[in-house]
Amino acid sequence: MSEQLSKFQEYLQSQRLKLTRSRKLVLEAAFSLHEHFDAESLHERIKGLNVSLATVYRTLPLLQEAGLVQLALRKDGRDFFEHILGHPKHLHWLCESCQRVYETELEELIPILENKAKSQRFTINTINIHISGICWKCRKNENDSQ
Amino acid sequence: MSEQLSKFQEYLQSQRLKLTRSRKLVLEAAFSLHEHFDAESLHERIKGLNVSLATVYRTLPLLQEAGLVQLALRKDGRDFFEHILGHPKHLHWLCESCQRVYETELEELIPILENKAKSQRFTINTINIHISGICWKCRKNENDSQ
DNA sequence: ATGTTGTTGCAAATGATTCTCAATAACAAG
DNA sequence: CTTGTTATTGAGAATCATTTGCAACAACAT
Repeated sequence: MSEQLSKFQEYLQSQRLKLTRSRKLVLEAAFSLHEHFDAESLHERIKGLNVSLATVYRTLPLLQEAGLVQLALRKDGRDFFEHILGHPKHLHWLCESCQRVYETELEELIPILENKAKSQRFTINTINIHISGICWKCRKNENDSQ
Repeated sequence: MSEQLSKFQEYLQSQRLKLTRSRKLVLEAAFSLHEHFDAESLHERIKGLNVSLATVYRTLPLLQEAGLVQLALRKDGRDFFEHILGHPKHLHWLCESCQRVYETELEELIPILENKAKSQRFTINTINIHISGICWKCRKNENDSQ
C-alpha cells in the first residue's frame, strides 16, 4: 500500500471516518497529477469511475486535514491544490501577464518563519507564499515590442 | 488632495480612464477602513451614497492595478483586501480554529525574496504570505480542556 | 457648450462550491 | 459471513460571491 494511502487511512480512522472506494480514487487522482489541480481536474481524471464531483469536493478537505494535500493558489476564481508527500515546500510565482505559475524552493525562509511563529506561540500547519508580478518571458516581450 | 487620490488619478489618466464620483468614494472607503475589507464592507461603508455593489467590484481591480490596494487573503469564500500606501508589507497568520487573522512584519524576508526574483528575472509586484495553523489562544483552550 | 467615450445602476447571469436526501456501502461485533 | 449502526454517496437543487449586458448618464477634451 502506498505511503499516502496508509497516511490517509490513519487519518480517517482517527476521525472514525471510512475509507471508501470514492475516497481512494480521489486520493489516487491527486497523486497521479504532477501539477496543480482543482476539483474539476481530479474529477476529470477519474471520469467514468462513477465518482461525483460533489464527492471530490467533499474529499478535498479530508486530504488537507490528513496533511496529504494543500491549497496552492487561487486562479480564475478556482482553488488549486498540490499534493505533499515529503516534498519540500515552495514559493509560487504568478505572472500577471501570462498567468503562468512558477515554483521555487523556500527552504531558507523556513527558519525565519518558525522563529516568528515561536515568538507569538503560533503552531504552523501550512505555509503559502505567492508572489505576483511579471515573469522574464513577458518582460522580454514587452521590451521587444517597444 | 490625498496622496492616494492623486496616485489613483495618475493611474486612471495613464489608462485613459475617468476619475468618477463613485470611484473616489470607493477609494475613500478603502482607506477609511483600517482592517481587511471585502467588496461588501466597502459598499456598506458608502451606503446611501448611491454607489452600486457592481461598481465597487469594478473599482477594486483598478485600485489594485494602481498599486493602492492588494488582495490580502481569502476567507469564507470571499476575497479580502488591504490598502497599501507606504505600509510595510506583512505576513498573515490564519488560525484554523478560531478563524482569526494576525499580522506581523515581513521586512527580513524581503531581501531573500528579491534575490530569488533576481535570479529568475521576475519583477515582483506584490508579495502575499499566509501561514495557517493554530494560534496560542486556541492552543491554550485545547490544553485546558484535555 | 458639445460630442465622444467611458461609466453607472440595475437586474439577470455565471460558476464554483455546498447542501439535501433517499439509497447504499463500511465496518464492528457477534 | 450476517447484521445493525452510522457514515457516505450521487444527483440535482441551492448558495452566494463575482461578473456582465444594457440603456441612461457623466467625464472630460476641444
